[in-house]
Amino acid sequence: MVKTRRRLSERRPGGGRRMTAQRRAVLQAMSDLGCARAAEEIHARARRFHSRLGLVTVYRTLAALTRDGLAQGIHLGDGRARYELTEQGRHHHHLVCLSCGNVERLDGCLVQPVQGAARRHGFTVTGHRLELFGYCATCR
Amino acid sequence: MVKTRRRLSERRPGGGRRMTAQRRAVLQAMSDLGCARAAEEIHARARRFHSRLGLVTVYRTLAALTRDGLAQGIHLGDGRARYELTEQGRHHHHLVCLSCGNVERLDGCLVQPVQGAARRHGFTVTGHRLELFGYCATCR
DNA sequence: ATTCTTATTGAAAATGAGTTTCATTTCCAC
DNA sequence: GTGGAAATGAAACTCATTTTCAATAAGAAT
Repeated sequence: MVKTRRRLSERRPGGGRRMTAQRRAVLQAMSDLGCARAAEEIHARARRFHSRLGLVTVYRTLAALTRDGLAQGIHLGDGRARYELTEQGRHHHHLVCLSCGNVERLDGCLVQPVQGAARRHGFTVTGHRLELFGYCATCR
Repeated sequence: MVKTRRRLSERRPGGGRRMTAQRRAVLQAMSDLGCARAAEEIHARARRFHSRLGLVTVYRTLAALTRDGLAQGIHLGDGRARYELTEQGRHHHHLVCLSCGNVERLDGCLVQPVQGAARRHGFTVTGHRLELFGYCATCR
């Protein structure tokens, strides 16, 4: 991800974090929901575990998890970011249906050759994001 | 007297659109600036050719060009979309520097094998977007 | 356990990219 | 030319996400 909108007290990953009931609720919700969910969805689900949880806290928790490398945001261009937990070693991409907007996951990574091309440009690749757009089996 | 004017519904790429000084300015600006520019940048540049051009008109023109397939928006997750003209047959990806935020273009497309994997999922791929994040030659 | 420090929280207000409204202007088919 | 649809600019609006700020609560130190 490119730089977030503005400064926010730089904190070192994992340092000085407190495990609160709210954070547990957000983590549980994300784990239950799986891949690529909007903040509102995560909020609604997390309220099952902590009914007074505010949406603001969900956003803050998502930001903290992202900073610590435990979650990532996916930006498809519809104005609402999707978030998911980063499962180490389970790298995947997304199949975005242009008809129903549903997001399926596509396991595995076939982007290695592209990374080679980037290196030849003098660019050090640390990550990538691939989204495939089209029509899912039901919408087709 | 029966009107034989073209209706909105039968609009096709490039057809039924009026070529105004404002649109010419936006097109010229996008052509000059090249790949992946923010609406504000395009606006500033286009004002060289049409000083009273409003930012709203830039957004509307970008939307029209996108609808007609002449331009596309790129969403990197920093809250500001980038826009570029789609040069037919010149498909490319983007190298996004995490340090300076600069976007370089990477010509060619090496995503074919991934598309095959998607088809095996019953998904009809009509397009994709690949962004590689890392550090450019100067920032590294 | 009680106190202390400071991260975390929720509510409300702010932000900012992008969109809509509306009165006015301009293009262009006739 | 002329008339009506399309395009324009300014201002108001939308809405996801952020910031502010006073109150709360983790977790370390006592």
